[in-house]
Amino acid sequence: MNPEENKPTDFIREAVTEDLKSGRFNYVRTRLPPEPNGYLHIGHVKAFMIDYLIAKENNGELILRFDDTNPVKEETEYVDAIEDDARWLGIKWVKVTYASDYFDELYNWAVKLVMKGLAYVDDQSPEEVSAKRGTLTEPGKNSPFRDRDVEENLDLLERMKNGEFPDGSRVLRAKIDMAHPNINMRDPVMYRILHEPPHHRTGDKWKIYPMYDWSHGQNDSMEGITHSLCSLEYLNHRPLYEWFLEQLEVFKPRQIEFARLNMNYTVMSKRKLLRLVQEGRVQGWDDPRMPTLRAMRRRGYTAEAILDFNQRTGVSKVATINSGVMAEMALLEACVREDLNKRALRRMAVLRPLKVVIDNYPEGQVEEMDAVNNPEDTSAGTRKVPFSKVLYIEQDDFRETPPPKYYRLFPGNEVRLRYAYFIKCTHVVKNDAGEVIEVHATYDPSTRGGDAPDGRKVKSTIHWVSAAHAKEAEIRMYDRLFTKEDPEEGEEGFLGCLNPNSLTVLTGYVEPHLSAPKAGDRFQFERQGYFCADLDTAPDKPVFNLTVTLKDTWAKIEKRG
RNA sequence: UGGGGCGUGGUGCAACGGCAGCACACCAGCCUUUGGAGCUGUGGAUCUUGGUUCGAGUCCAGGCGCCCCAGCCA
Repeated sequence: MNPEENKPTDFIREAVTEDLKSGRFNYVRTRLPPEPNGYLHIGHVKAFMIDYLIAKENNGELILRFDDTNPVKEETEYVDAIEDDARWLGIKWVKVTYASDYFDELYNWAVKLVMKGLAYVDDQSPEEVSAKRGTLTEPGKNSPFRDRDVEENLDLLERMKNGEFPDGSRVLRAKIDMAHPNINMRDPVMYRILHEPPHHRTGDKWKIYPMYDWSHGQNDSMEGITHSLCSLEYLNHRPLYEWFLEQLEVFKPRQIEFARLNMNYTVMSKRKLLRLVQEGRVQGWDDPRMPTLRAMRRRGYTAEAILDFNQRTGVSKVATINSGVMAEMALLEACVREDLNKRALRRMAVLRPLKVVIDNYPEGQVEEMDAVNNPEDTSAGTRKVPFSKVLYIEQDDFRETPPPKYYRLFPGNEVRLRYAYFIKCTHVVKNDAGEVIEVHATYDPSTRGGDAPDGRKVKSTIHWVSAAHAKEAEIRMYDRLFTKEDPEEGEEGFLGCLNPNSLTVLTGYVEPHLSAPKAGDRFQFERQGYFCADLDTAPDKPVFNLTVTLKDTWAKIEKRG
């Protein structure tokens, strides 16, 4: 295939190409501007990859710049985690910077605007500022302090910086237009006073901190960023972004906005994710049910699958919800399945065990059966799996009275035990409650390996483990965190539709080759799904996380009835 | 409501005035020592009304719908 034809194109890439062609810029430099106030989630991947790939495709550079303008919310802990997650995705940057690196220079730029008569110190209270901003339909009112002279503004700004005034007593505002139809242009705040807490990098040096709008574009300019790519909610801020750079008479990057990525059955807002953690609804930021990269990693997702998902969801300006699109979890799952299908070793594990006794199999005999490690990859080779008289099979693979189209094990039916023998169910043993606790069967010695010399066929192949050789394992089954496609919608809020069954902990039996996994090892448990050894796995107790189930055609048939 | 953005199958993206296509999902079938994987096929979309044009998803005008903005958050 011609790689040229395959190259992804979208309105941003077209604009960048056009800017290079027209000479607006003669190089490409993008920036990744995470705020270190939470962990990265699947929605961030889109912005990260757009910034990274567009720089890369144009032989340009990417700068990782932490947007740390608000010490109240930001912590170093998050900086390290964000870098780690971004590296895991394969993103490379030329350097790491911080908005706080530019606090001095930015302050000088503010002084410049004050001297041009384009910024002023406002002594109004936050409430007054808010009240006079106007509404969507009514213009705002000028502050009584709007026309202070330059000298007074300079003096006051200097004293704000020196910490002479309490929090909230004054702000520096750009002098634009209180009647502007775009509310962002109604004399936006540039600096606010904040004595506490100390900034994670600058400590207590600063008593004033810049607002996003005052910091971001100016930092872009200082770093020579050509394309400042951001999500759709900043569209309304672009006039302000451009106004500052215009008045400052400095290098002007181009801001381009795109739709954010939301996903059904989960939430992306950092505030909401933080609540899930703080209220103990999940066990932490890396709880495998979370949409954070750390959680998905722990759950067994590969970076390749996530990148593939990102590529398949594309780039656009469509905003149907929350300034973006709502992608389907099903697509993400299809991406991991596709990736793991090619690379995961197959193993047999019984999640909900049911004992099977093969009455005509010699007591004490053990055979080593040859099993294929990965039918999609012959280089993965084969392994030996022990077989004996007493086995465990999946409870789901036996029915005393089978429903229509069920062709697994039931009294009188013959099935194949994968890589072993045909067995036929003869009778069952029940407990006092009437539950089947033991299934009895006979095997056909001539079917060793799984084929009958007489050519007879069985409709079903089921997996098993030898009871005497099995290892007990903890298996954590995950389901979607929320029961509604859009948990944010509706009266009761996102906490009102948490899925009570999002985690089910099982004690199952796994084959010997699964008895000592390393955390992070991924396998396909045959006929069930992809699993990943958890961080909690220990030498004496393997722990596995369900990454994603296999497609389950039978479950679909049964559900339909 | 003022301003801005956006409307293509269920979802996400293509089609750059010339036969509306791809992926996932869905449905049917084939195959199968994973009811996995793979393969084949079916159904289903241009918000609406007018206009321009030989020809409109694409251009123009009106309408409708959805998203974003009234933090000293980013």
